[in-house]
Amino acid sequence: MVNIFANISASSKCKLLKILEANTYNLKKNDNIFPILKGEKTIGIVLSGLLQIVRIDYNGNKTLIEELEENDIFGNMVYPIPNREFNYIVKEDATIIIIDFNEILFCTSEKEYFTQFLKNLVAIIMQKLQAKNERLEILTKKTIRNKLLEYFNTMSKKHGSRFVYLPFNFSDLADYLVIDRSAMTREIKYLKEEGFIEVKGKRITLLYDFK
Amino acid sequence: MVNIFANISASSKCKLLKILEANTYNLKKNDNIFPILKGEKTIGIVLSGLLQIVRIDYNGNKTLIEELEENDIFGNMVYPIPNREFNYIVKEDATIIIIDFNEILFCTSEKEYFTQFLKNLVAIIMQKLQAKNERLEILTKKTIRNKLLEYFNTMSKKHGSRFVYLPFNFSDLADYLVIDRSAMTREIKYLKEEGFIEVKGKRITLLYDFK
DNA sequence: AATAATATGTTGCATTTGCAACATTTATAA
DNA sequence: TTATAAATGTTGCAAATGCAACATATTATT
Repeated sequence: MVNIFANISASSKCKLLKILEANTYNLKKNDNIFPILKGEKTIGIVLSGLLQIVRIDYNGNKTLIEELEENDIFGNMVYPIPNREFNYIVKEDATIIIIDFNEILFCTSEKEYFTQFLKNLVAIIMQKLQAKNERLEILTKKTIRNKLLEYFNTMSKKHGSRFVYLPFNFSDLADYLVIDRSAMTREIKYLKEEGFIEVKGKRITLLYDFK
Repeated sequence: MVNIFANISASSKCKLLKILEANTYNLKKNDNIFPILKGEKTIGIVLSGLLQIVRIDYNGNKTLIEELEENDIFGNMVYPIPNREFNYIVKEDATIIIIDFNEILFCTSEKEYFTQFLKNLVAIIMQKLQAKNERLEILTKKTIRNKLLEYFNTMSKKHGSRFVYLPFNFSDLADYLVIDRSAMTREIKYLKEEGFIEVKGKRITLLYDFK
């Protein structure tokens, strides 16, 4: 993933953060960062560490919305209307910066490092957009089988191989596809029986023509 | 929606398009723009007119993925891996520009209009990202009822009113929510009977506490 | 105004899926 | 190693949903 400060020198980075009135925060594991995200138009950038965005519904059930790693961006511009349902959890000590989005849009600096920052930002958001599109593409499939196959196809195309290595366990995969875990296991069994796939731990082999 | 050329003068716009080696295309209704989108990293910007992105599955069923209006962006960076399933349809005579994405990322111009272009681009992509997130938020709801309520809530919060005006007909709403139309009608009937909503044409009134 | 086309409403029924409950396996910690 | 927790596999059953077929209403076209 692109670094938000790629091709920006350390000294320029300092100036940039000052211009944009960016606030840097060092977060300890289990901190709650919600209070930091005041305005509706703030974006956060993860410089290091690991955060999670989770939703806790009225039943108290947690759902992992997304994991935020180094260089990820987040905030109310990136996630919908702020409400109590969303929580940001610090999983590993992290450093983040918070910027008022309007500071970016209305910044009149013509310094090279500001332009570079914008280009980096564009690249990062584009990547995020693509990831969202992939997930949407999957979720617009109606059956469990089609969701699974769409997921496998995407992964397989991405790496240009008929071997798909799951980046998470089957429980989390079910969450990602928004389907019941046991129903998913059942469908995977059928796919195996019908000779579509082969499963060995987290490695799935596509036996059909996946191109 | 933000105009990609907002705060850029006509003459600067010309120079900008030259610098980025942008190609302008005037499209007639029913043109197929697929051949224009050669590279994997090109983005298109709709200057005027109306396009549709549709998927045609192996059964020949069309699904509307998105409508692209003035100032919308599209392209393989914005939509997943290019494959035969996607089609771009020109619904109304349109003017679009196509830019190689790398021309943007590696452009070294420090002109004010280039910086402004980047800022506009950031704003547009952010908006798109938010729209995607909203849809994802809806599609991660498991039942028809919850999808509907999530949709109504989002719309209602967006306009700060308990009245929701559907931007499309019920058929298309069902498509958007990825549910069967008749099943949706049934659920809406239940919601009416249980006193959650009131429906009058395309105006839906939320009778519960939607805050 | 008459006709055609499209959108909406309704219902029975088959299928899919979620849910719950439990067995078994694998990973983690004491 | 043993104990404990977490992940995975299995199954019956109820509930939700899609599908098909049709009726009615609304909108567009001639």
